[in-house]
Parts: sequence; C-alpha cells; structure tokens
Amino acid sequence: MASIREVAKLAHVAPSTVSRALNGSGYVSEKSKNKIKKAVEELDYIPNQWIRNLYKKRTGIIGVMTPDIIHPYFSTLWNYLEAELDQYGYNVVICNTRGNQDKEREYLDTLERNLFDGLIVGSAFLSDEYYMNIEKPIISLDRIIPGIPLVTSDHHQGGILAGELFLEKGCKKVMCFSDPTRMELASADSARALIDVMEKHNREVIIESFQWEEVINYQLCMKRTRTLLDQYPDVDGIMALDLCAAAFLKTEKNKKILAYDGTYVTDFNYHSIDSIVQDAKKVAKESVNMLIKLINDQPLKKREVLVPVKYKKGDTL
Amino acid sequence: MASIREVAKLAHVAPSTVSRALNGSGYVSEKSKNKIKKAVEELDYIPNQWIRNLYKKRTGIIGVMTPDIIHPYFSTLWNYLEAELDQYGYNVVICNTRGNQDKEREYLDTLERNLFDGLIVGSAFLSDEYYMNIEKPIISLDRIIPGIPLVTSDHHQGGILAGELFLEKGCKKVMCFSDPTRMELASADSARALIDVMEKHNREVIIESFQWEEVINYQLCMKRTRTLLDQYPDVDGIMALDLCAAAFLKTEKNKKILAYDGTYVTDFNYHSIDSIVQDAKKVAKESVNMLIKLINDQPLKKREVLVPVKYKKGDTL
DNA sequence: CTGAAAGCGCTAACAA
DNA sequence: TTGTTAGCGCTTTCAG
Repeated sequence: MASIREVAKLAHVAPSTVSRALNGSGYVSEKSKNKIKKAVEELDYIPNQWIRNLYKKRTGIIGVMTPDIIHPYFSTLWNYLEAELDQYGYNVVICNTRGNQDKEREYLDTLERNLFDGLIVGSAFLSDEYYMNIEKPIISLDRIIPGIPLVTSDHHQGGILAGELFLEKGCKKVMCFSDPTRMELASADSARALIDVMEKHNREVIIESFQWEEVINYQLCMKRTRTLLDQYPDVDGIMALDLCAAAFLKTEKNKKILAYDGTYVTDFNYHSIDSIVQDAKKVAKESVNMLIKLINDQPLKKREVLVPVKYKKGDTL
Repeated sequence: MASIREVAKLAHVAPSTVSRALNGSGYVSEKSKNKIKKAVEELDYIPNQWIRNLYKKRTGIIGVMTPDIIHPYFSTLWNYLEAELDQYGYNVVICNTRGNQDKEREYLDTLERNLFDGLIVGSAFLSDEYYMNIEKPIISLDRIIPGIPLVTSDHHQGGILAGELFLEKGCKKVMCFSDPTRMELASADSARALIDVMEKHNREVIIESFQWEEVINYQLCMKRTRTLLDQYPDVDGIMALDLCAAAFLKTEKNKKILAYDGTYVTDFNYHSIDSIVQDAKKVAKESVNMLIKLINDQPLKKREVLVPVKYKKGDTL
C-alpha cells in the first residue's frame, strides 16, 4: 500500500501538494500535476478514504436498524432507504437486531463511538430513557420516543380506512392484531382506530397478538393462523400484516381478508389481497431528509412526519 | 465530544495512561484506574472507534454487493450473510448495484480505498480483468472470475434434478430461463444440465431469458409471463426463479411449474410451488468463512466451494 | 507503573 | 504556486 508520502517523494514534491492535486483544492501547477499523476500511476496509489474522513469528521456511514430484513415490508423499506442515502453519498450498514435488545444497544453504542454519522431506527425496543440520552443524530420510524424526530405512516388513517371497508362489506366480527406490550408504536393506532369505527356501529372486534417470530417466519405464521381460525370460527373479517394475511388466505377462503403493509407479496396469490398500503418510499425519503438535516445541524421544520396510507383493491374483501 | 486528552487532564494522568486503562493493555495502578473511571463518567467519554481502527489497520466493515435486496433470494442471503459476519464482529454495508456497472465500480473503489476490509460480490457484471486487478479480499458468489475464490450452489445438480422431475411427470416440452449474455454465471449450468437431461430423452426445451427488471419487479414479471404463455401454448413444464414461478402459477394452472431458489415465497400460494432449493445459509457460511481467511492471510483449502441444492415437494408438479 | 514522544496517513493554515 | 508545520484522536514504544 503506497502512501501519499511515497507519491510525493517519487514526484519530488511535498505530500501536501499531492493532496491538493488529488483533491482539486488549492493551486497546483500543470507541471506538478503531471509529475504527481505519473507517480500515482506508477505506484498504483489509492488514497485511504478511511483516513480522509478523519478530517471531514464524518464516516459517510449511516446505520439502519430493523428487527428483520427478510420480511417484505422491511426489504422494501431498506431498498428505498439505501437508494435515498446513496443519493447523499452515504453508505448504509445493516443493523439487524432480530428483536434482541443487546444487539440494539450494541448498534447505539456503535453510533456513539462515531462509526455511524447517524442512525435510522425502525422499531426500537429499548426504553425511551435509553434513547433520550443519546446526542447523536437519530430518526425513529414508527416508535414514538420523546425528543427524537419521528417518521411514521398514518396508521390512524389506516385503521379508519380498514374499519370502513369492513363495514361496507358487512363484517360483523373482525379480528385484528396489536401487541399490547408495544402500545408506544404508532402502528398500534391502526387497531385502535379500527376498533373505534367498528364499535361505533356495534360490530365486534377481536384483538390478538402475534409474536414477532410468527410475523417474520412464515411457517410459524401458518401454525398460528390455524389455531386462531379454530378459536374464532365466527370471525368474518381479518386484518393482518402481509405475511400473516397471506397465511390466513391460504388456510381460509370464506372470510374477508385485509393485508396491512401492502407490499408486493399481496399480489402473489391467485387472488390478490386487498391491502392498506404503506408508502415505504415516502417514509424513506422523509426520514433520510430529516436525518441529513440533523447531521448538518440544520433546523427541522417538523419533528414528526405523518405519511398517508392508501387502500389497494384486491380480491379478498 | 470529550477526547482522551480531556479525560487525562481531569484525572491528572497522561493520555497514554487513559488509553492503557481503557484497553486493558499494559499496567495501570488501581488508583489511576479509579481516577480515570471517574473522569470518564464525569465527561461521558466514549472512545472514537473510527480512530481506534486506524491503529488496527481495519475498519471492521465488509461490503456485500448484490443487484437487488428486495428479491426474496437476496433478502434471504443477506440475512444469513449479515448474521454470519456479525459473528466475526463485522458490520455489513449494503452495496446495491441495481445492475448498474458504475455503482459496481464505485463499490470496488470503496474497497480499494480501504473503507471495507473485504467484499462479497453476489452477481458481478464488470469484466474479469477488472476484478483480477484488485488485490483486496474478494469472494465471488455464482460468477466465475479467474483468481477469485468462488462460492456457488451446485446449479448443475439443480438442472439435473429438475430434468428428472419433468421427465418423471411426463413433460414433453419444457421452458426454462437463462441469460445468453451471462454464460459466465454458474447458474447458467442449471439450464445446460436441464437441456442435457431432457434432450437425452428426446424432449424439447425452450430457453428464454428474463430481463433483470422482470425478475425483481413482480408487475413486469406478470406481464412477461403472459406474453410467454401466449407464445408457447404447448409448453407443459416451466422452470423459473421463485417470483417468476409464482407469476406463472398465477396465470396458468395447467402446466407443471418448478421454482428455482425455493425461498419462503414458494409457500405463499394456496398451492405451494415445487422447488429446487438453494441453501442460502450454507452459501453465506462458506463465503464468510473464506473471506475471513483471506482477510487474515490464512491459506484457503479450496478456492471453489460448491453447495448442494435440494428438491422441495410442492403441489405444482 | 507512568508520561513523553512519535506516529497512523492524510489535510489545512500559513509562510515563503 | 509550493513546502513546512501542525494537527485529527488515539495507540504504542520506550525511557524513567
């Protein structure tokens, strides 16, 4: 590995001149430029970006933390986040927690140790306090954490939309999912809103919860759906995340099914699944936008961004 | 941001003592340790990992390059690669090329600039020469590049398995997919082997090719499958990548369908799709294993690893 | 056991 | 236009 000094020596100039020539900063004569160019080629010199960043006081790396990367909603989100961050010249490190709080802590630590310039947290499990003590740029997706800028889909709107759809289709008893231990998630709003709408019309709503493993592991998901269908034979409408919705559809053809997320997998089945679609692209755009501002100490107009959801017609309602 | 110097000042010791205390290297008296601990707490001092790595001559970051991250095979592979690299203490940067050669060049450049300690390349488009000039640790997945260690599924075996299945089911005219411009991919072997088996028994094989966009974008995929089905009404067996197989199944119920990859999406439909399953976990394990050896200058026993595939029974053959 | 000094590979300020 | 000098924040000798 040639260093800038060796190049300087070979070109008979000072290292700083080489630096200027290579960075196009400051004046360098054509003559020197040529000598340097030749030396660079001869030595196959490639500047060490790692060291360069030392002076920029940045690493050019953003961490993105999610509990999973296979689940279609997360892959989709990842795809857009990566594309968006790439536009700003950032590399993206996968911070896959698998729902493990130790991992989550570790990645926050990595942020604090300056390996990341910023962090986008999609689904956090640690306490508010833990996050509030961190001074580095963080954006939270979905989870409301005091003091930390938030980007989330408008799950309240999603719940209302869902409720209206079930009413329109004449459902009497609807099942939906919500994790009672995670009411701080904005996504819990969808169940709340759905219940509101349904109960206003005297319809019954069953709330169940999926273990995270059951959401991301299709086999477990199938198993759970079977149990639930046995348990509630008279349910006539179901709202569940894409994968679970697909599992319900596979098991049970006579109930109204509405998927929540609306990723590409809802079109996989012979019958496309009706869905409430999250605009992952917009979520990505907004969160990156805010994060970049945080990093550059620019003021944020809003510290909370609500991204609208929309209904996509399918064959299962 | 407190620095090691401030801690040293507050604790009335030298920076080097603080360094030793924090790293557990060299002798530090209990008394000093305590003073340092107090100072660290008071200042909320967190050592800058970025700088630390300067001395270790490593960044602790591995790049993983794929043309896409949404496609279920890639998300699955990513998941395992990340998990495996995590075991060795590496962070993983997403190098998503979207099939763009400029992006591919950029990430190779990033490797050369020492931002990555190594690179795993899943699907390379640049020329062999381009890769052969790079001295840094690289593992190639699927694509055969002279001089670069290779990990790939045994696609030849996959093609034979597929052929035998189609024969067994009595198919007379089978359609499969292969990109004629990318014969350097190990995966091209599956089509070659399938043809061998079928033609030995005087069955016809149609080879078509999908644009990459059509493989990863389900809408485009659907469109293409319709065209193909119109074009070849007498085809009675189809082998295609998971997403495309799902698209065929959605359009056409009367042909034998075999998915290649066998990710979780093959179980999505009401009818599970018969598949040739790639062992993504093993592929990840083997490639990480080799990469770590390259990074640590340890000898490789083999520079080519072939990972067996297997057949998974479904309802579509 | 500790501190001073040198330096990782590069950049930026300044004087020439 | 150029070279010298002084760092970035930390680690690692090496005297003491």
